Amino acid sequence: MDTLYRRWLILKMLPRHGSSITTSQIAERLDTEIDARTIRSIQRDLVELERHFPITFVQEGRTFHWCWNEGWQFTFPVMDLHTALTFHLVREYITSLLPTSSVRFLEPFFQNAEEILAEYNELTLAHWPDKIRVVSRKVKITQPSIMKGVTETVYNAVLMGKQIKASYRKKDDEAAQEFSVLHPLGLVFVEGLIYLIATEGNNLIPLRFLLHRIVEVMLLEKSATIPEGFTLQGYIESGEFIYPVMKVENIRLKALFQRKASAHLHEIPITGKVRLKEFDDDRVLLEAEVLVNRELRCWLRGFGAEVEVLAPEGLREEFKSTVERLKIMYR
Amino acid sequence: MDTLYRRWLILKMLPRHGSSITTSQIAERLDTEIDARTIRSIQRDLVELERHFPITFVQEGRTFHWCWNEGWQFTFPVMDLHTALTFHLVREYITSLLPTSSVRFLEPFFQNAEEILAEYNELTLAHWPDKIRVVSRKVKITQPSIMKGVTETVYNAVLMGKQIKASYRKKDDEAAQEFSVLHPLGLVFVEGLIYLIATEGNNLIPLRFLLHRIVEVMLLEKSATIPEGFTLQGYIESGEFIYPVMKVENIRLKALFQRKASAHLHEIPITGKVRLKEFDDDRVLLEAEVLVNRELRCWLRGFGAEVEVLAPEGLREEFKSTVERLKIMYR
DNA sequence: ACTAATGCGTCACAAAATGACGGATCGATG
DNA sequence: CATCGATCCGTCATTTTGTGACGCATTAGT
Repeated sequence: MDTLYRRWLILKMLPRHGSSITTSQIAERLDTEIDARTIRSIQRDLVELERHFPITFVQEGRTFHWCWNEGWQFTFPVMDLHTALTFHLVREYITSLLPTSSVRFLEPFFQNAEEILAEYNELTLAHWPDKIRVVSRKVKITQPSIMKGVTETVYNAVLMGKQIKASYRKKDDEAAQEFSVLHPLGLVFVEGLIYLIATEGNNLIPLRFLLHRIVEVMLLEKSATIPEGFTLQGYIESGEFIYPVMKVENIRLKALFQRKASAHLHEIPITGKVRLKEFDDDRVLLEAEVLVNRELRCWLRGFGAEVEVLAPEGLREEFKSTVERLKIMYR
Repeated sequence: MDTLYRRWLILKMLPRHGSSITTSQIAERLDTEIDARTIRSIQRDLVELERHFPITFVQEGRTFHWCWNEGWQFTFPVMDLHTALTFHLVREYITSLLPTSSVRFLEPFFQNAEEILAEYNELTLAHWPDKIRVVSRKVKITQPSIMKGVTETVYNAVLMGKQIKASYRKKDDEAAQEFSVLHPLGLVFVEGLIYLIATEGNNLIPLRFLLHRIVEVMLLEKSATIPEGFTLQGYIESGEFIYPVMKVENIRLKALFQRKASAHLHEIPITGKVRLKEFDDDRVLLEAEVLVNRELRCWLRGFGAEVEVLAPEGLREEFKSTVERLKIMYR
């Protein structure tokens, strides 16, 4: 029985397509586990495993480099219908939120899920794709594409704390600019965009780089230096970021909605504490503790004339003046 | 070597905690695969497998019911750092988009990912949680919670095409109403809400039920009847749904943005075909082929006075009249 | 009380895994 | 170009493991 377990461990050690492991590396790592056999046995194991599992090797000189076939993904326990369905839904949502280069890592899981759903479909003739739909409220956006290899390198640099060298296009139509030493500080994900926060050379001011504008990137040997006292959270909150969090304190929002608009409020509270009061004139008063930020403004403005902001006074004034400017604009 | 493969197949057959399989069922299903042994062997296999794998059995009389332990999830190949990181990001995004009862199915995967990330953290002291952040533009929403078991039952009913019996609260504060025969037609996911579309009794008009308002639900034996010609896609598009898709045809949108607002346009095109033209007066003209729907309106209105809609004429008129109404409102 | 289904212990035999050894191949080195 | 080390592969005797058959024990259902 040791044999089965050892082979299981070997399967666990095999990396996915792209990386690889040699027989002697397996032997070495197996020694640290409870279990050990001759290298010969491991060679035999791999040949045997190849018969039943989607694994292959690449021969380099005299050495074999083993890995899983591309795109394969087993899960134990095997995905049941609900899990597969959830993966299907996640895929629908996530492709517009995360860049393709990230979603790619989940592709095998999605494939796996689709297979299970397809199999179920065949078995029962239920044809579920006709029965389940995701409706998105958002304007469909298409993802800017990130150069191959950039995501991996930048991820690695951030995670391992290494310096990088990169060429970066500040605007889509501009020529790329060379940054020979960047110290990565962190990554920020905003609606399908990835920002790399980094300092350049000895300059301590953090800069922002969009990953899809990075033309080329190279991992350097040297470790990155993080400016004293820097935290990513602090940086985001400091308002340096694209959507500055203006004030962190809560305000007491009062807004009057048309009843037809208020359907959404009933169903999606803004935060935990929300009070709704209905009036006879088909309007609904919302009271809530919220953060005033760009998102809130966008959300409220999105209702157009279906909402009237009553309080706080400052926000009402802001909306008033926006209307004034709009009035002039559309005159 | 057949042994390892057979045991692998057995592991594949074991369902996750909640369901279960007996020794004889395994033997039966194993017969359909290429491989067959005595039941005695399978009994021995399971005992052996139990030594190394997180599986257990529940004894019921003389029969053993086997399944995987709760919460366990293996993946082959084992998740690498990038995949684990992607799962981490997906979790951050998805919990506000899908109801908890659905996300629960992915929990083991997320756990798995977190473990790998934690392990990596320990190994390298990189402390990645300080280096990667997801910033959401949206107003934070809290999920309405769905009663335990409701999701599963409704999913099953939809997928297997079975009738259900349910009690439903039309409004949060109202008493529940009994629906003794519902024919499920489909599920629609909208921003963290799940709608069940179903007909009641012999009535052919589809009704909408919010899953989190379903107090109790029971699967019935009888098959559901789907009204002739009904398709979920058609139903959604017909405008019967919460956000009617007003017109399906594309229009040619022209809008003038303030430069500071236009930063977002540069980065997130609305659809494939987008043209941007910059002017000297710090304004940017956007031209694009888009669908006019509620989402587009919300999105445009969200920019407040930072955008002027130029074309099509109809949309411009609409914005004009909205401004008129706002003007009166804030007077 | 009987029967069928299921699990378990044991034993002899069959099948496999193992370690040791030597030969073959290939890249690196000087 | 000879040499060395690393690696893989074939083979064989030995050890370990897996297997089927059989009988007994236990339990649910009739």
